Amino acid sequence: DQYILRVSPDLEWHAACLKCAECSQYLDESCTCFVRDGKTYCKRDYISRQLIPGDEFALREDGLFCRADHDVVERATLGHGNPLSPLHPARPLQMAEPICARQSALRPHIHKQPEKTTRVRTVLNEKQLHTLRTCYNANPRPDALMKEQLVEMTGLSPRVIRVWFQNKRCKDKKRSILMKQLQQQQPNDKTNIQGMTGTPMVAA
Amino acid sequence: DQYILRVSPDLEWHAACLKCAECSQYLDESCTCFVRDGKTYCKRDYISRQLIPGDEFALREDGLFCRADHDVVERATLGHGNPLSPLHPARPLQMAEPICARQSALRPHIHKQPEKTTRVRTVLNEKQLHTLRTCYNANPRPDALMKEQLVEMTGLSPRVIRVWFQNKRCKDKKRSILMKQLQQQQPNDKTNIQGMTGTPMVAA
DNA sequence: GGCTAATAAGCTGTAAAAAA
DNA sequence: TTTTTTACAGCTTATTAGCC
Repeated sequence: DQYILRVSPDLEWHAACLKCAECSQYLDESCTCFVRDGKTYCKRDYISRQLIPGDEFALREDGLFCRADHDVVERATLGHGNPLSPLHPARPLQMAEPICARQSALRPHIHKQPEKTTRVRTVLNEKQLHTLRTCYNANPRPDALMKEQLVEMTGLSPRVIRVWFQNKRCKDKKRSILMKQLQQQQPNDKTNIQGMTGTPMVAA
Repeated sequence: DQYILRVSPDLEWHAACLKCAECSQYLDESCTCFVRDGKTYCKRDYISRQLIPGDEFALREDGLFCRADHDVVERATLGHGNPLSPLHPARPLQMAEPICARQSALRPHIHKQPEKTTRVRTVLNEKQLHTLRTCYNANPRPDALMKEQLVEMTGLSPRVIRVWFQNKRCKDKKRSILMKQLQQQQPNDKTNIQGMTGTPMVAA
């Protein structure tokens, strides 16, 4: 999908390209995007870069979260009774730009920062593939809960999981159709058929 | 100032009108606005309404914050090492709408009534479906107490339970009518009828 | 170049909403 | 409540494009 995320009035991103520079999680309108030195961060990593261990920080009465040097890091979203203290007077705000709306689909856009329109291709490692294949062999059509567990086990996104199963089913189906055709044509030539399957595992 | 805040694609607010229904603080693009039952909340109050004391809640590895019943409350913005635990598998996301950009100044506005086009579709997993079907077969019209038990067993909301039974009864009725029609046309061809049950529903 | 992850178009089943 | 309508999650299939 071709959503556009407006990070600031003059900076727009492809939804598929806007990630945290630290943890690579995708950023969307459900979270806040912080910008610093041309890089984008999720709040967690932005803050962790801001806060030096040993720093004092505080939740001010007006609900702003500060460092010892009094820069405001973020509007506090912590609950009442948060133990952070003491209260500091703060210097002028330096809020990073929050992320903005999904404007519209299919709007032409250019990344004004790292010039890349390349498609992101996930490379699955052996362990992840093994997990997915094992699950697939047991059940090629896992329900949402099952997929959710796979997300946790593999560390992949739900989308990647879904697409992998889609492709796998399709691939398997094609292969089994091809196999049938070959068997009909040459019902006795097993060598040929084995040579055909570059990969094992036919299932179904 | 006449800023417009877009809470969701179809919901815009005067900046001067958009406050948390609980604590009355103004909400703007520096924070996340949550919508529920037509009211707007700041994150703190939205969460505090969601979390019942004694609930278990958790920060999942993928950065989503969950309740014991596995509803995702928000994308977690808590720091690493947060003591919340344990990790839960989560049901499909039900993210509240985040607040979005200051669109432009001096735009005419009307407060549209919230939650117009954002329909959240629950996806039931196999276990939940099994529970519901078993109950349905025993009694397609469960009373309130029965439904209450289903709520506990499935972790679904009462509303979802009710709607599921409504739809299921209707679906079954349609199917049985169709079956009768088919039987009248071909009173002796049982094979055909059995084959029919697997095929899609009438639609129009 | 082969394999396959990602995208996209079109379709299906059904949860949710609206109407009756 | 029942019935109809709407909208969305996830499917299939074909195509495109990134790594090895």
